[in-house]
Amino acid sequence: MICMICEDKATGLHYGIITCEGCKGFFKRTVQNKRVYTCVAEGSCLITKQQRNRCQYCRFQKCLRQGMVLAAVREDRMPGGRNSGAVYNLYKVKYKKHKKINANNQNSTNGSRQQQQSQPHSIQLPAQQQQSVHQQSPHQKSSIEYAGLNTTGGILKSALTAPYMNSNTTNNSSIISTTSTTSSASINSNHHSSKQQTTAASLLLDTSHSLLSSTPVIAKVVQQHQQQAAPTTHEDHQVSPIHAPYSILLNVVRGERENHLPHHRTAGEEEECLKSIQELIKVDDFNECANIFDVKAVEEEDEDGASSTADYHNSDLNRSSNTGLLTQKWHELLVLTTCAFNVIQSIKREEEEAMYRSTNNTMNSVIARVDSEDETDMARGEDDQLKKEMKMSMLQLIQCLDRMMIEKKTKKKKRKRKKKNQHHIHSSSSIHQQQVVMRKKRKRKRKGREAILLRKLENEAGPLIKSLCRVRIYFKMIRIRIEEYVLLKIILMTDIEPQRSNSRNNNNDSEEAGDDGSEIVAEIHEKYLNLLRVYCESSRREKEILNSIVYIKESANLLINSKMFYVPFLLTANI
Amino acid sequence: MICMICEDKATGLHYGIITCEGCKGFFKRTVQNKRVYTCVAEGSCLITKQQRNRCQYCRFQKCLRQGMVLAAVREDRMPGGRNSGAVYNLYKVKYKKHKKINANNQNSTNGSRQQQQSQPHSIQLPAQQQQSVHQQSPHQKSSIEYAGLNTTGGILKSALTAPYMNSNTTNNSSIISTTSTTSSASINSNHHSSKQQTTAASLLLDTSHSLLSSTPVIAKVVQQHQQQAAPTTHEDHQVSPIHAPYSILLNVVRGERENHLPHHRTAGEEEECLKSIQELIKVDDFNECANIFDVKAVEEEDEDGASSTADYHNSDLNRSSNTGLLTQKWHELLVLTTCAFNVIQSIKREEEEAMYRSTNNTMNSVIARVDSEDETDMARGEDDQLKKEMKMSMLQLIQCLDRMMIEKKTKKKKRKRKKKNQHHIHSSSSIHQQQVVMRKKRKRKRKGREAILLRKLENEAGPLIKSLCRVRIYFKMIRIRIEEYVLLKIILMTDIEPQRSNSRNNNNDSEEAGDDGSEIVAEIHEKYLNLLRVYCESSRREKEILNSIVYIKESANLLINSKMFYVPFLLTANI
DNA sequence: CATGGTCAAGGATATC
DNA sequence: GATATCCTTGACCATG
Repeated sequence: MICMICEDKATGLHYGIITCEGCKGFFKRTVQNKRVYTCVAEGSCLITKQQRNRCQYCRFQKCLRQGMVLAAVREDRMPGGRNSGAVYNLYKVKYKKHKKINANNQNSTNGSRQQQQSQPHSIQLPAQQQQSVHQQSPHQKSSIEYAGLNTTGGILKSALTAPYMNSNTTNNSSIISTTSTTSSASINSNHHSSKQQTTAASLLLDTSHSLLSSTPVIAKVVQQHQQQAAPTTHEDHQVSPIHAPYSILLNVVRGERENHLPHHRTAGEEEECLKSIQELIKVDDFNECANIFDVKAVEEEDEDGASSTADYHNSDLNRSSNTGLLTQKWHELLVLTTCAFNVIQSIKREEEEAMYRSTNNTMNSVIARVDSEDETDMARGEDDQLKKEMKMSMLQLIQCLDRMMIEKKTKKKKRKRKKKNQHHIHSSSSIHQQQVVMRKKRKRKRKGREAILLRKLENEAGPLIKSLCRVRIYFKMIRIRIEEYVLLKIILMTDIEPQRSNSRNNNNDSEEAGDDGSEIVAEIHEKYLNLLRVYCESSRREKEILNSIVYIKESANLLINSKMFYVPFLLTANI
Repeated sequence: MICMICEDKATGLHYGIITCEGCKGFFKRTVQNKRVYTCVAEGSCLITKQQRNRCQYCRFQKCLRQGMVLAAVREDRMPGGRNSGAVYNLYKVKYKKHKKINANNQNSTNGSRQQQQSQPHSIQLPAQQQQSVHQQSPHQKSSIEYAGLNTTGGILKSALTAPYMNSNTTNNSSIISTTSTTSSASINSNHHSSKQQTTAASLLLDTSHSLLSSTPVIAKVVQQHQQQAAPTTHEDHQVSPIHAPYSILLNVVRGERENHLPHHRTAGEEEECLKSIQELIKVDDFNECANIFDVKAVEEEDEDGASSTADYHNSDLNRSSNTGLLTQKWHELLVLTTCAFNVIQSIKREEEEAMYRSTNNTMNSVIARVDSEDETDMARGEDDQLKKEMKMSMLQLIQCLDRMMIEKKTKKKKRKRKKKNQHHIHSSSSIHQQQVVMRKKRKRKRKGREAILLRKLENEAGPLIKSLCRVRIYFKMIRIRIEEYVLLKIILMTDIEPQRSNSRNNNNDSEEAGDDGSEIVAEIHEKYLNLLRVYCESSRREKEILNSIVYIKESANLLINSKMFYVPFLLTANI
């Protein structure tokens, strides 16, 4: 094992990466004592075993760049124990990654150089860059990601492994093209040294503008980071311009890290947590779901492409041929948002009704009943509940489609059909054909028509609806709260893996590979995982919440393949 | 649940008490690696969650003091499985204890302080001492002990609860006076910090000199400890003089613990066990009982008070007015030794006879018959057997007394009477009056005299003899072996409870209270309980052996009150 | 569910 | 004073 910082003999995983004791201690001291370093040179000093003590600034920079996790340095200084939850699993994945690399490179230590030779466009890099390439070569990366995905058991696996798993064969340009179609994206044409560095962070910023109802939440998160960065930046005297943006974001995360201890909660901390969540809820346009996803919005989707964000970005994503590196995530968030909206609304209604019609008696019994439900109960009554939910959902869907057709029959028939064809160009028997069938049979008896449509729906979209219903049932079962939902949204959103290793077609920009700020996203991810933990209080509840990610991802995958992105909208629609 | 060591969040029962994961691991490592710690302060460091890693010595001390069971750390390192037998029952008691304390302190967390206020002689102690008082306050202690005694069903209850239960109202000074009368006791006048610390250990050492036939066994045990301590002590660089003796004993106990596994026996281990037992038997002057307790010895008791250990220590103990906290134990050991001697001798004779007059046939049948007997059989035929045994015992006693009188009538009449008066100054109708009666009637017909003496004996010493006979019958029934006897002896001897909480009259020395080495005795106790378990192989047998303690204690209590300490001797005497 | 094991945290301390 | 080695620690996990 070789230290990822200085190539000294490594002693294991430390703060997220394989390092030696020296770099481990250096990182610990730096973070514990909040040390701030400066580079007397250009901030690109070579870090080797011999030279590692020459420049603290560059050593720490390399620590961060290689992925050492600030949050892993404990605020309470309590020794022992294991990192719980996300951080720990993340470590595991990285460790597997490392072991896999070792296994692959068992025979030849010059593997990286051999690969370099096979890349005619690459130039000779300095030592640490070579190492960087060595550790993140494209082929290794993908195989490792899958290995981690397949072998790492546990609830969090889908939250911690690559969300872009079905886009490994595509290249970076598609992301860039996707983000560049959005309003705020203009980073790509900037100066050489900083553009790749900020790619991932920009990605987050960009997607926060392009992603549906999650937009305000994510934007707020990033905004908070930037606001908090400003006052703390003055502490960094003489930060070189080259590293300024990077340092700001890093400082931010570091500063925010102080708000929550990984282990033991204090009253003040809980208050802070609740405050943060309330702020997120405030900025989350959750209630706008009803309006945005209303049937009326769907009706008007052809009239004004730009005004409907949903359709706008849909078509945007569709233009990038559904293989773009954020499509999956978008669908995931879509599933989460619609399902959670539906469930939280119904829970709210239910509680209001209970409140209205009775005293505490029934209320308590309802809560007690629901609280007593858990996974085992779910497994028992799952089938019945799922069937019931599916039938209800499909009926609702049919009603919704029906109503849509009735109201639209007089106007924009052709445009709509054309649009639908554009969307579902590859599906042999798509929903819009169902709609045709539906319209054909509209004058028959209502009962018979519904039954037929039900069968058709079940045949074509059965798995998808089933999966979506499963998400909804799960949310209902665990009685997800809006606070949990907003946290989950950010956790799901920031649940990404660095993509720099996929840059097979990269040109000279690959010099800066491994420095795209994806650590920041990962740290935000961890931060909100922590917030969730603090909010949940019990680890059981936390796991319940995070468990939903499995169902969400499953649904999102089906949704992507079935190309029926509007189904969730319709399921949420106010009919 | 709060950790009983550091008040951190507890995760359950660990090694006998409710602890956190940290203290659990600390205890495990300490025992597994045979670590020896020293305190740089006075050995009274406060152990809290924040400070628990500051002083390993005091942390481990608190672990032992709070009742963590060394034997629960498995030598074979086999994980999993449930604790069975004695250790498990011990847990139960301690768990009840804990729950009881919680129940008692439910209303006020300041219960200990309130109790302190009710003790006019107590001085204000530092925080950690207050805590110590809190956890071991006299009232709680006694009620808890009794609660454990009353509620914990099972055979081991008397072996696991306070052997000094009828001495809770006395104070420490009586123990000290008892031990200080023995030859080796000069600890009491030593320097301030170590005297209380070593009290219990010294007690063991002292009593090993003062206690009858158990002397060699106990002495050997302690000696073994010291011998084993010597070679290992050099590893403890810079053990402070204050803690040296303590450390030695701890090393010893810990070192010896290696010989036996609590759960899974190996052939080698059993061999080790047998070896240890054989060594104990070798040093136990069991066969000397016959000589020491011989009539001749009794005859000569007035001639040389110092040469007869039995009488010497008897008078010694009697001088401490029978309330001394080792009197009970002494009587217990007396009952055990004499009864076991009697039974084992008779069994030996019986077996030799059986061996002599027959082949394997009868031998096996005898053994089979005896083995099939258990508690239920005892209950059934108890009365008949007991009556028979009592009559035989009393006849023997009379014969013995008779013979004594005959052989002594010509010499030392006065001295003997004087001595007896000195011993039994408070008894209105003592045995020596019987002896007078006996002598008066010696010239009458043998039959008639015996009958009268029998009635007299039954009236005055009936309950005692009955109880002693019960012990003997029990030992006969379970066919106690000498191996089991020597183990039982040590178990009974070391079956003590820390007495510091009773020190209501303590002066400033109470600062050192809670560090008197009684843990060491408890550890030896557990160690030999383990040895017994290993030897017995079946838990049924183990329970049979330990069950005898109930009868022994009952007899000892009667013996103490009747002041007929020599009755057991005479019952064992070779007539 | 109470054992033992794991292994990345923090701490102590000789070394630079 | 910073560094780096070695050791202790403890939350989590596997086990029976």
